[in-house]
This record gives sequence, C-alpha cells and structure tokens, in this order.
Amino acid sequence: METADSETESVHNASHERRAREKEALRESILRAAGEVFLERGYDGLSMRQVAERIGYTATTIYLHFKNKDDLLFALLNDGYAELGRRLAAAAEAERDPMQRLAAIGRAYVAFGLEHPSLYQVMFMRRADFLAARFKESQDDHLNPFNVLARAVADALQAGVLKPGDVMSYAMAMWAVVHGLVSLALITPEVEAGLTERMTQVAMSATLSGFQAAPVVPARKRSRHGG
Amino acid sequence: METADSETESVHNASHERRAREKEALRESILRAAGEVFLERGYDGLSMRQVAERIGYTATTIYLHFKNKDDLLFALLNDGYAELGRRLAAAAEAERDPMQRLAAIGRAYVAFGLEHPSLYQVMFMRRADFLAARFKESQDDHLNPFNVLARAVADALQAGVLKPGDVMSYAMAMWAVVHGLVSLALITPEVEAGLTERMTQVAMSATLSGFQAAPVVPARKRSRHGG
DNA sequence: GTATACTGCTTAACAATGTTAACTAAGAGA
DNA sequence: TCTCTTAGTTAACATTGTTAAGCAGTATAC
Repeated sequence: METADSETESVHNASHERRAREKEALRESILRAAGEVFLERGYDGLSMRQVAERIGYTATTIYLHFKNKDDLLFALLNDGYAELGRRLAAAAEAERDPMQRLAAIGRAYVAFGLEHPSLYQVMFMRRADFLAARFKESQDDHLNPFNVLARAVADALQAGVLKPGDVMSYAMAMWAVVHGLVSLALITPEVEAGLTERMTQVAMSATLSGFQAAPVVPARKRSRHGG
Repeated sequence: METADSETESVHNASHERRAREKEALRESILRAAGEVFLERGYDGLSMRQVAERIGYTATTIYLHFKNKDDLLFALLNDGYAELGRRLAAAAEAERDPMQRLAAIGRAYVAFGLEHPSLYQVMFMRRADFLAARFKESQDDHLNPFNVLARAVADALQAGVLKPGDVMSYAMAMWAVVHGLVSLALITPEVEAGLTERMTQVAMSATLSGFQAAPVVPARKRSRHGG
C-alpha cells in the first residue's frame, strides 16, 4: 500500500512538475515575444494579438499567464530596472573616490538611457506608474537603482566632499539631472549626438562641482571690470 | 445693374462672413471642450466622441474643423507652448543680472511644469513629436521658450559670468536640468512637495554655480586630512 | 417663387484595441 | 473505461480613430 501510494504520488509530482515547467516555458516565450514586438513596433505597437500571433497562440492565451496587458508590460520592464541597477552598481564599484563615483553613476545612467531609448521612455516617461510599484517592491534591494545612487551620496556626504545637506535632496537632485539629460535627448532626436554629449558634459560637471562649491549665485562682482 | 450687382455681392460677403464666424466659433468651442475633457480625464481619456458629446455634436463633426485627433491635440498644446514662452520671457525681463536671470527662467520653467502637470506631460513627455514641429514652426519667434533661454545664456556668456563655452551646450544643459526636475517630480507623485522643493533648490543652485565655478571634479586633495 | 447646388452634420460602417465568457479537446487519475 | 481538470480556442463586447455615404436645410440662380 505504502509503495503504491508513494509511487502514484511521485507520478503526480512528476507530471505536475512537467506541467509547471511547460507553463513557465510558455510564460518566458510570451515575454520574449513581447520584448521583440516592443522593440520593433514600439510601445504603442505592442498589442496582445501581435505578441500571441508571433508565437502561434491566440491573444487570450496570454491571459492564462499574465493578469492583463499591464502585468505583461510590468514583467518586461522589471528586466530593465534590474539591468539599470546592475549597471549603476558596477559603475559605483569601479570608482573609489566619492566624487568620481557619483560622476561614474551619472554617466552610467545616461549611457543606459541612450542605449535603450524605447525601454527608457516606457520605464521613466510613459508608464511612470510602474516606477512607484517597482521601487516600492524592491525598497530594500541594494541593487535598486535609486538605492545605489543614495548610497553613493551618503558616502560622499560622510566623506565631507559635499556641502552639508540631506541625502534625499542630493540623490533626487542628481537623479533629476541625469534623467533630464536622457529624456531631453530622447525627445529631441533631431539634435545631433555631438551636442547631446556636450550638453551632458556641461550639465554633469556643473552639477557635481556645484555640489561641492560655493553658495548659489554668489553674485561676486569684479570691481576691476566695473560691473 | 451695378447697384444690383454690388448688392448681391455684399449679401454674399455678409453670409460668407457669418458662416466663417460660426465655423470659427465652433472650432473654438471644440477646442475648449477638448481642453476640459483633457483636464478631467487626462490624455488617455481624451476621445473624439467624448469631446463632441460635450458640446452636443457627433464625433465626425470634429473632422470638419480638424484634420484628425493629432491636429486637435496640437492646437491644444500650442496654447501651452505659447504660455510657457510668455512666462519665461516675463521672468527673464524681471531680472537684470545675467546669472539671476538664468535662475529666474529656471524657476519659472519649473513652476509652469508643476502648475500644469498633465499639460506638461503631454507637451514634453508623451507627445514630444509635437515639440519638434512646434519649435521648428516658431524658430525665429522671440517668445519661443527655448529662444528665451538661449538669449539669456548668450547674454550671460557675453557678460563673462559663465565659463567659456557655446550657447547651445549651456542652453541645452540648463533645459535638461529644469526638465529633469519637472518630469521627475511629475513621475513620482508620492514624493512629498517639500522634498521636491529641496531637490529643485539643490539642483538649480548647484548647476548655476557650476556654470561659473572651477573645473569639474577637480579632485583637489586636502593633505591635512590625509586622504 | 421654384429649382439647384452647396454645406454642415449625422448615421453607418470598418478595422483594431483590451478583455471576458463560453466552449472544446486532450490528457491525468481512479 | 469513465470522469475531471486544464490549456487553449472561438465568439463576443465595448471602445477607439477614421472614412464614406446620406440627409436636411440654406443660399444662390433663374
């Protein structure tokens, strides 16, 4: 009896596992197809029927693996957030000096955005509602992109290379600058790459030097030139 | 004969004019309704049928006054671009000192974005394709928002308060920073207003002081602290 | 004053979207 | 072999932007 019981049980387990594997495989397949369609047709061209057709299924099948289109999209973007986190962390580790580290993180952020324009647009411009969800989900994850930046800022503050201030304000300000650089570059594609690069250089160096420099707009006059 | 001729002619003119007036009135009415729907339901909730229904017409009627939905939206956004231009120009005029003028323009830009969140999102985040069209259209308009900024930068450069550089790089960098501040604030609505303000203050003052300060990340070491 | 042309507007329709409900077929378990 | 579960499909709905055809009323011409 016991033998029979455990035998049938193991059979059940085996088939269950196989089904689970197949299910997971199809889920991955859907995700891959969605990624392809997204890259080819853009965010607006990403339709359930298009994705399904590409892998020989019907649109409704996707709903057996994802709650709805947003759920599918969220899964797609999560890869993006993860990669961004990894790249920022890698850039941070590569630099020891706190100030240089901040600069490296900034450069890595901009590079990521320019390398994945459509992905970045959805992640940080079109579907920012996902941003809150994702960041809340991985609030304590040390690979959360914002956490990487905040840690570097905290280090720099502690090292005394920044003017006194709170971590949050500095981190958000830094984020605003790099996000501004990326998104401005993405919404003005007619601007030549050279100008984009010069703009990035100017903004980044100004911001970082300003973080450690004299008070704002000191309006110090050179009397020698007479106003 | 002549009298009759000129009489019928004037009748024609009069009726033509009336028709033209009515046509223009309906166009304005559509635009106003579209603005309302846009404000209430957001960009995604703006549908031709919704707009038409609000003023007691059918959706297809709109096509007698606008080529398509994009055309209608473009007309809507044009008001936004115009107002932004006026506000930046007003802010610029109110400050004489070149550096303070730049700061004022930046503050005005951020204020505009935060005051018109949905409008700003469409203007600079979702439908940036309109941006190119609009800016190309009013390339020489001195109220073009970017021109206002570029002029202020040119003045500051000429006054020698900025480190040597080209107008375009400075203007784009400045635009990137303020746009980054606005769009980051808009995509993270869960962030408290106080932090947004501190972030703005930090980023703006750092950037501007960086524009006129020492070279980037000079890594000047204080040997006194030994590393 | 009556016929004609124009024109402002509507109804009908099409293709595409996301999504739900009902159905089918096939495989697992007894 | 019979039943039940389940993966997948088909059909359908509401909504979208947009085009084509029709209709009614007004201005023009005789």
